[in-house]
Formats: sequence, C-alpha cells, structure tokens
Amino acid sequence: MSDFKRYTVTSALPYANGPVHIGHLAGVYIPADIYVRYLRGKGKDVVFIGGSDEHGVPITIKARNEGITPQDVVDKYHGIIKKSFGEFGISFDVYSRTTSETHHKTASEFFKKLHAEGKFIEKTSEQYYDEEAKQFLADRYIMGTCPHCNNEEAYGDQCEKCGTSLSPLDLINPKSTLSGSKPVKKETKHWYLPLDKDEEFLKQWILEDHKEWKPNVYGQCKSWLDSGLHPRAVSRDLSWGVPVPVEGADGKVLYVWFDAPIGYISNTIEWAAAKGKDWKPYWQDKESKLVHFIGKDNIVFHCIIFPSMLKAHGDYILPDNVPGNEFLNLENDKISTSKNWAVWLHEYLVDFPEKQDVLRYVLAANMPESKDNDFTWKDFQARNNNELVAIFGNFVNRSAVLTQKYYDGKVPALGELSNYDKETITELESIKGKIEKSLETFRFREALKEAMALARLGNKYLADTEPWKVVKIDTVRVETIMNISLQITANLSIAFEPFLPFTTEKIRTILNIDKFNWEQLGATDLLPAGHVVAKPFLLFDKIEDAEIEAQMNKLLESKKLNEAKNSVATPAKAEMTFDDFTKLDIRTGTILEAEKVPKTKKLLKLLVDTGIDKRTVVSGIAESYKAEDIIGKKVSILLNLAPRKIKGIESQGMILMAENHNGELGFISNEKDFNSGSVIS
RNA sequence: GCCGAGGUAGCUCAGCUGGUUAGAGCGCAGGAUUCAUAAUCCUGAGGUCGGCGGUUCAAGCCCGCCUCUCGGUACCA
Repeated sequence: MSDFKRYTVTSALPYANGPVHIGHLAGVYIPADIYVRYLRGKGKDVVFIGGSDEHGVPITIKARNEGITPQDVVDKYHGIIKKSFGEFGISFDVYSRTTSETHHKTASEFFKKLHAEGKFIEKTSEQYYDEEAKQFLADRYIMGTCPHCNNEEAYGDQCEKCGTSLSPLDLINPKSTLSGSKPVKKETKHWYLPLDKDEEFLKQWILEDHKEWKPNVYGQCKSWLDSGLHPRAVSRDLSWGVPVPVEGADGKVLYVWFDAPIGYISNTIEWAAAKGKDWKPYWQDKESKLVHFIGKDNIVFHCIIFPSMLKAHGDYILPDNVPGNEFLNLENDKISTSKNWAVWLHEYLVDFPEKQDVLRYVLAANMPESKDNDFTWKDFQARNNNELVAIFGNFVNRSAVLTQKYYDGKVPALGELSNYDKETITELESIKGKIEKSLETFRFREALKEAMALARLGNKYLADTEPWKVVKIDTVRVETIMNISLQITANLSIAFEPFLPFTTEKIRTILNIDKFNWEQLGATDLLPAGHVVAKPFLLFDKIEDAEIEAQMNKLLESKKLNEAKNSVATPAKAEMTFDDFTKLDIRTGTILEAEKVPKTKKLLKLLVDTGIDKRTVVSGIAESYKAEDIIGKKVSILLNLAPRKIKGIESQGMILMAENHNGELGFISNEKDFNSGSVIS
C-alpha cells in the first residue's frame, strides 16, 4: 500500500434534496475521513473529494411541490449539508457541487469524447410528451391508474399503493402532472453506454484481480456480472441537468448516474485550480490509488458503471478499492428521511453542542462494515460514559492532574526504567503497527479499538505503578512513572487524530504542544523534560439519562406522527353509476384447496367452490396466510373477471381482500355463514 | 423463487489459507484501590459457533439440505 505516489479518495456525493443524518456519516464520511486523516498524518499526497449531487428528477419535483426553482432547492440543501460536514470535521479538500460551471464543462467534455469516438449506441424509443408544457415527461411526472390495483394515483415508475414497478406506458389514463393534459407518445433519441461489451473485462478486473474487496461489495458485483449486463441510457428528456452536448439534443440532459461520478473529477479540477496544482496525476497516473467510499446502494455504480465509463474514456485509472458499507438502522428501524426516522446532524449539534467526537466515536465503533448495524441512544450513552469518559478522558485527566500536583505542570525527567516500564513501552510501540494494519484494510472498528487499547494501557500503568503511593517513599521513581504517563498521553493525541480530531486538539492544548505526525506514534520522547503543560480540563462529560430519554421521546413523536399519517384512509375514488356496480358478480365462496405457487413469495393457488362451479384462483396472499390454514375458509369472490394467466396458471376470478396500512391482508367473509354462491351486492 | 450478504457469550462484534482448553469490548458477579468525572485495576461466571447430515486424523471455518434476518430481482387481477 505504501508504494503509491498519491491518493485520490472520494466519498459518495449526497443527494441535495435533504439534510444528512447519522447513516450517511457512519456509512461513508466517517470512514473516508478517518482514512484520509491517517494518510495525511503519514505525510502522503492525498486529495479528499466530496460534493453535492444536485441534478435529477426528485429535485425538480421537490421544487415544484414547494413552488421554488430546482436551483433554490439545491442551494438550500447544499448549504446545510456542507455546513454539517464542516461541523463534524469531515476534512474534505474540496466540497463542491454538480451544478458548478467546472462540472458542467467536465461532464460535457467527457460525454463529447465518448460520443466522438463512437462509444455510445443511439436508440430511438417512444416516450410520453406533454404538448402543453412542450417537453418529454420523466416517469415521475406521469400519473395514471395502476393496471394492477386500479389506484388512480400511480406514478410512471411505480405504484406506491401496491408497490409494483411500472413503466409509464403501462398506466391507464396517463396524465401529465405538469399541465394536467393527456400526454402523447412521441419518438425520442437517447444514447446508451454498452455495458455488455465490458462484461468480460469487468469480470477479469473485479472477480479475478480484486478478490481483496469486501465480501459484500465483491458479492454484489458478482451477482450483477453473472446475471449479464445491458446497455444503459446515459441521457434523459429533462431540463434540469447537464445538457447533452451534441447537435439536435435540445431538451436532453445527462442522466444523473452518468453525470454524478464525473463530479469527483470536476471537483478535483476545481481544487487543483485553487491550489495551483495539476489535477491530472490524481486521476490518470497509474501510481495514484483511487478509493471510493460509498454505501451499499451505490455499489453497482462505482464498481461497474463508472469504471466502464472511465475505461471507455481511456485516460483514467480505475479504483483500487471500493469500500462499501452496509446500512445503519436507528433503534431497530430503517432510517427514513420521509418518515423523519433519523438523527439529523444539524439537530444533533443543537442537542449535544461540542460533542462531535462523541458521535464520531460511537459511529466509528458501530460502523456497518460487514452487515447492517443498529444505532441506539442507550448504546450512545454507554459508549460515552463507559469508554470515552471512564477510559480515555479519565486517563488523560489522571496524568495531567498528577503532573500539576507533583511538578506544577513541568514534565519530569525519565530516569532508570524498570522491567515493567520496558514492557509498557514495548506495548506502546506495538500499537502503531496494529492500527495501521487495520486502517489499510478498511477495518475501522478494529482500528479504533486498537487506539483505545492505548488509553487502557495508560490506566493499567498507573494502577500498577501507583505513583500516589510511591511518591511518599521514592520521588525519583515517580518522575519516571509520570514521564511515561505523559508520553502515553501525548501518543493518544497522535493515535486518535484520524478518529477524534476535536479531542486530540484538546489534548494538545492540555499538553501545550503542536501537532505531531503519525510516524511519531510510539515514541517516548514526545515531551521533553522541563516542558510545561497547561492546566487540565475534562475531555468528555457524562451524558445523563434525562438527555437520552429526551432523544427517545423525540423519536417516539416521529413514530406517532407517522402512524397518524398512515392510518388516514386513502381518498375516495371517482364516482360511478349503479349500473357499473351491477356488472360485478361477487359471491360467497369456500376455499377447498390451497397450495403455494412454486418459485413465488406471495402467490397461493386456490380451488374455490363458488356454488356454481369450482374454479382455480391465484391470489397474492401468501405473506398473510399459510395455505394449510385457509382450507374451508369462507371468502368473497369476484366471478366475472376476465381470466388471466399468472405464473402459467389460469386464474379465474379474484378473492376480495381488505388491506391495512402495513400491507396486511384479511378476507372479506359473510358473518352469517351463507352457502357458497350467495350473491353479494 | 432466483442472486448477494449475514446468523459466534445477555449486547455489539473478531476469528486471516480447517489444527492444541473458541476471542475482544460493553454488561454482570466477586476482589483490590483512591491520583482521577464512584472513574480505574485484577479475577470470574457465561457459548452443543442458526439446525441436520457429510468430507477429514482434525471443521465456527470445506460440501449438501433446511431455517431466520437484511439487500437486489421476479411475482399480488
């Protein structure tokens, strides 16, 4: 690893349609920041790139809903996000945005080069066009009736009621949400990146040459590669984004996934220009190590699509590693922006001012490295009180207070070493290598634990040497003990620099010293005899139960609000006539047989006695009912529905079900237990 | 269903190419100690390594089947 001349470290670009929360921090920015701070401490040439992803349809929708421009939306959130990262000490060399001039230029040129060299395929397809608004409609801008559940407010990409993913062309009675008019089908041309052509290359590069990637990342890539890659559109009909820079592409922009990763390059260019440096070696020299820190939702883009783009361009190096983390849950539930189930960074600092490092510590110690992890406030409190306060803060305080007490703050001289001193120093020296090994293999939790071992070592050293006793009989011996204790404290300021930068700054204040570099970690001559240290203060404070309860209550409030929101009944459907209703032939029926349809999760194949006949019905209820439990059940069945084949079985009717907001299903049955075939009206 | 990742002490996790009594931190119990934010230090209890079968002199690690959790994908007339 030390062979690389320079390092280019990127962290996923957060989408600028909301603030950032602890999940973002734990999954991407804390690990990236730890890694980068470590490299800088070693004196490496490293650039740490961040920025906001500001294009794409969701931002335009948010803007429309709030009656402001997309630019207003991204300005607002870019500001909030950038500020949060700054406050938490995420030490980007540059934090820019994809709406910047530099980025538009860089992304355009990237596209132009690939286009000129024939790296894209062009395809024409039919898409919906709004003649009033004079533009093609993104999937999300089209609403209509879901062909599956008849929800009249399904979007062009998905019906939120039944969860089915849709194509706009599937919708019945499509409507443009821009003008309300009925959209028309119109031909449009788009450019595609032929990922399939890189399949063999990617297989070799990832599956053979990068077996060291994390199992979750490697496995996900393998899954994609094994199932075969397909050409992917790189442009969209939309007005918000980087315009497609070729003739006749009016009203078309680069698709966000194509534009966003180029943002890493653009932001590097911006940084280099400001520093008067050349950006190219960071992206084009084989002796540079490129590392992408991401969450698991971004694996395919960073491991397959972006590398394929870089390769097509030809000038670029490919990532050396893509440490992708899993997700962080909050109190046993998925973090959700829309449900406000999150700990927002800007709110955290209002409730816990100056406690950035506590959160950095807890998130680093509990990082979702190998599987989804859970953040709980109780754990947060325990780690603060039992680890940061009791082990780390306490040791620094002990050695500082004793130094004041015995020597008026002057570092005593190191005298003759006992065997135990030597053992302790050996232990101290060994920690550097352990932390390095962990960091270089992206095991951040483990690295943090190794750093904590240093504070534990300090506490143990004091407990075993007992300077407060020895001082009464052998003052010379105590000088050596305190010197070693202070050297350990100084070492803590180095070891924790990547993890807890605010705390190490405080230690330096207490010790009255400047910053050391990483290579000095393990040294026992960091503080010369006679050096005067400052008056000590506490590094960490206990967090009381009441503060934790307040946070729990805050979350419970969100939960209650959500439940209230969910229990509101969906709006009434459009009026219809009685004649329409009488067309429905609904009967009571009895389930005679039931079995799971093979190779499906939700489907049961039922044989139903309708009073008229016995017919087969396929029903998506397997998640609510077990086949063997519903035999003999009385149900309501819609008989005169056109038959339809599902998974090769002809379904001749539909069982009526009630569904609550959790998606649980229940049969509609007659309370008087009528015979099968009774008419329901 | 298919693909991927997981299921190891009460909790959060290590366990690298299979090798002696399965580890760490927190929590818990007992003891020591008082310089320190009742903090610290020592000792200890606690695990049929998701289940069943197999390969092997030897398996938490390899193979097969099953099961549960998370993610992707298919599926709900």
